[in-house]
Amino acid sequence: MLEKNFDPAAVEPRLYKMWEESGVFSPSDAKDTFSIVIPPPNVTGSLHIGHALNNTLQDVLTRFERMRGKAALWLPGTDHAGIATQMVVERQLAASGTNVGRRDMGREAFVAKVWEWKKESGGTIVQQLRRLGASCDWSRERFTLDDGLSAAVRKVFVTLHQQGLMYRDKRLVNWDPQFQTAISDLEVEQKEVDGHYWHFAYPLADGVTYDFPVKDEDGNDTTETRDYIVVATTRPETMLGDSGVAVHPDDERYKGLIGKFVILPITGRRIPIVADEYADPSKGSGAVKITPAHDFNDFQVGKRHDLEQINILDTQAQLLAFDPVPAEYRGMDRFVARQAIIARAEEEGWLKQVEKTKHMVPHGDRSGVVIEPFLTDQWYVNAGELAKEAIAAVEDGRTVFEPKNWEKTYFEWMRNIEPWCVSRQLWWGHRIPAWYAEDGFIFVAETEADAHKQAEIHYGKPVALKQDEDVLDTWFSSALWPFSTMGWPENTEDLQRFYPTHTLITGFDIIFFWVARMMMMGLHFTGKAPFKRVFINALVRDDKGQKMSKSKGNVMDPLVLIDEFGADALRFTLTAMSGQGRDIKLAKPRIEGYRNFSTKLWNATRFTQMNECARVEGFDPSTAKLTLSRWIRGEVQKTLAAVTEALEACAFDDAANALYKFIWNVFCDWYLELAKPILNGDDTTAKAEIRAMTAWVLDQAMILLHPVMPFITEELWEKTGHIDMLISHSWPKPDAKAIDAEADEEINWLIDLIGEIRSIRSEMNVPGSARAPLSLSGASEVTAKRLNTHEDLILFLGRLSEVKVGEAVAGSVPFVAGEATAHLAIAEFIDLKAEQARLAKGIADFDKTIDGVRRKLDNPEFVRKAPEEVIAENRERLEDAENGKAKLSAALERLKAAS
RNA sequence: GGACGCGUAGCUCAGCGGGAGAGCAUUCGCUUCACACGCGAAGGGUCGCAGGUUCAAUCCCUGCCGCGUCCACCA
Repeated sequence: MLEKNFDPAAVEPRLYKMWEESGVFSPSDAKDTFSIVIPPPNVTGSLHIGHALNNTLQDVLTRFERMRGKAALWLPGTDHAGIATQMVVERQLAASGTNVGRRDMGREAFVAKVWEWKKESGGTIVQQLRRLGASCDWSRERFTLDDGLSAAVRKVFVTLHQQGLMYRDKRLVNWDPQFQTAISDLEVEQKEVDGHYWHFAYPLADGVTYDFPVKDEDGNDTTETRDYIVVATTRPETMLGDSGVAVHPDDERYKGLIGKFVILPITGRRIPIVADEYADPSKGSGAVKITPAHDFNDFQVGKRHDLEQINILDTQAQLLAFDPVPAEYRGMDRFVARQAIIARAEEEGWLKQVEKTKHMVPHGDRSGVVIEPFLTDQWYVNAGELAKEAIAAVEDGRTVFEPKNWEKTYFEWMRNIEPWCVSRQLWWGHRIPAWYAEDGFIFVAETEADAHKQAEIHYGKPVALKQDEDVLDTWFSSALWPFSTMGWPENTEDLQRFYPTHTLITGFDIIFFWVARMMMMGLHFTGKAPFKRVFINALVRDDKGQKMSKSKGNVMDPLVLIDEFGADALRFTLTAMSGQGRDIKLAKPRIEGYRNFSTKLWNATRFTQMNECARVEGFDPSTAKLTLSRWIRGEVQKTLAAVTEALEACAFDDAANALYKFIWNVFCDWYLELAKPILNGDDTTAKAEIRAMTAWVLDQAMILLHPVMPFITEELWEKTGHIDMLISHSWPKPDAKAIDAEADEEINWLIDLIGEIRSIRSEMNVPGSARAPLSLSGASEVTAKRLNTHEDLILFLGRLSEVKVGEAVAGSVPFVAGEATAHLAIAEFIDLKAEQARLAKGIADFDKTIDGVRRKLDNPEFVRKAPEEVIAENRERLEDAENGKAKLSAALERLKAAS
């Protein structure tokens, strides 16, 4: 006999171990395959609620397809997470108090240290995934920096280089002064901050003056003669790198100044005034300073007018310690320099105005510091070229997004894609396979030996080569994940069987970072889109809709929730709330509710045990005779169809809700209740059938629930005497014939009748112990027969003393039961006034329906244009309502006559 | 500035052309022999606002209001 409650903590580890050791997580050798690659969590990570959602959904699908007999592969692994991991280890070094930093250690020692850290602490998240129940094939676990994946990275890099799609270029990049590395556009976050426009007057060179339109004291238009031009800036310190001033070619105010020069304050540099459409006459003074080396727009303007690119910053965003930075600012931090220059401008009188403003400033997503546009040599991927096929694959449906709206986001970004800067000035990552000769010539090769060979051919003799110091963007190796993890570039069996993968489940926040790039690389290197379907899962927020974050203190730790409610309850909650296209507001009571659901299933099983509902080997539910059996078999079939269809379509919430309703509201609330009189009765044939049937239904429930709640179902499966493992049990075959319309109608009639009886008892405050007789007048033959067949059930569930066909007796309460009128004889509990009110309300309700439906049917347009079945349905409704009203009205008349 | 999404019962959400639904919360009643993490019953909604299409609109279209997210940009 089962305990009263399920104790998840006691069984979860044991069951997981059993599954893992049995080898069921590895795909079978079935021909039909189903594969998913995990979005590799950062090796530094620990399981957060977003992971819990994402991996629950992957596991639900994997378990579902595995049970459907496919060779199901869920391939797990972790990402080396360049900056994040390097940060963790650097922080650890700093905290160690040895005062030995990364640079003191040197590259080799530091990287060794990171590997050491990875070995000790890097496995956290994969253990946590096990607690969630994730049925990943751990024997295939990969790491983005392991040998195979590193080889794939080199191969891709070299191939792209040969194809001219990977190149080195000097352009402005987003520079993170804290990590002292370039980062990609995607790693930049625009944040609104309070700032200022400082208006500076740059004096014109060569004694040039012009008339500038102004208002006089009375507000009239006039002009003043100026020997300077005003520019506005949010970044005064960059003026040291100015190499021009731009005005709009059509701006009348400055037309005469085009081609003239200004003398840049402080440096005294003579720089030209150029005409460029970039200058917006409506903004600021209409004239803009141009700093090509420190602003993306200015860089373009500078190129158009051949302006000098003057870099004034070092890699930490301090002003350079040498020319062209004037002596007094050398080595100064950029923000300190800003204040110093403002102070000087004020002092020297060329600060004309200070305007407060809010503006967007780029920040590094990891470091949080202000990003500096910085002129450096970096490696770039020609993403525009690779994007073409990736766009086409989604356009023609080789890959579909679910929900489909996300395709728009994908297209939007792909169609405006910029070259992808893939080099990073870090140490933890895939070192760029490029070697430099002394004269700067570059040899790109998969191995150092190859590079030397190339160099020897090039120079006609061996030369010294130096490998590129940089590593690749973490997302570069992630982009290869679906095929590199399967052994590419070798043509492995896994690659043949499981690539392309079937479904990718991930968050919308990495559509650009990851999904788009996997599409590009997958198509380019394998010729196939890496997945047939991309399911974008929701974002988990707190119960108030706030994004969870440590700083807000509103994070819900999935491991704590698992401890409290069990992994199944958390999984069911996340699945049930995974409606498409909506964020999830996660609240504890909801998880608690689904924990209660698992307890309900547990106790239903307990009940079947107490009633000796043992499985009968070879029992065929289609041979069951009782209406109740035939009905529940149909309900199982409906649930099977609903769950199967929902899971195929990634409609996870529909699947969960269908299961919940079936198990609780159908199986427990009605089937088991209706079965009780039979189980307690003395009809041994019926009892035997119901016992076998109940065991069968329970099995079906456990099978269907297993993908979402694997632990409790596996445990109950074992406790109910199965010797196989549920995880590898087969999914039932749908069979539409299992739905028995006649049984359906009969049981629904029964449910309605009992519902009415209960409702009236409750309304009339009839104590539970009171047994009353029930009679049905106007009953059809069918109804009379049903009444007879189910007498025991009606007596038991309605708490009645007698059920029969007959006329109303004095002191009875009537209600409508199909074509018949039921009379519940509870004279001693009837409050005449209340009863009159009840009947009046019932009549009013019918009237409302009658009015509404009649209005429709009286409308000739409706009768002419509405579909036949809608008209028929309304006619039926009208008839029912009129019959119902007649019954209650008669009862009301009788009541009035009697009183 | 561009794009996407959301406003339905107190809360969280489902429904998305023909009778307003669920869970939680609330109220009432239950030592009913699986389960109080339970059982039974009840109350509660002008389906954001305004137009339009339609025989029919919570559902489709347009506009507005409110909330959220992403992208781009603002010297």
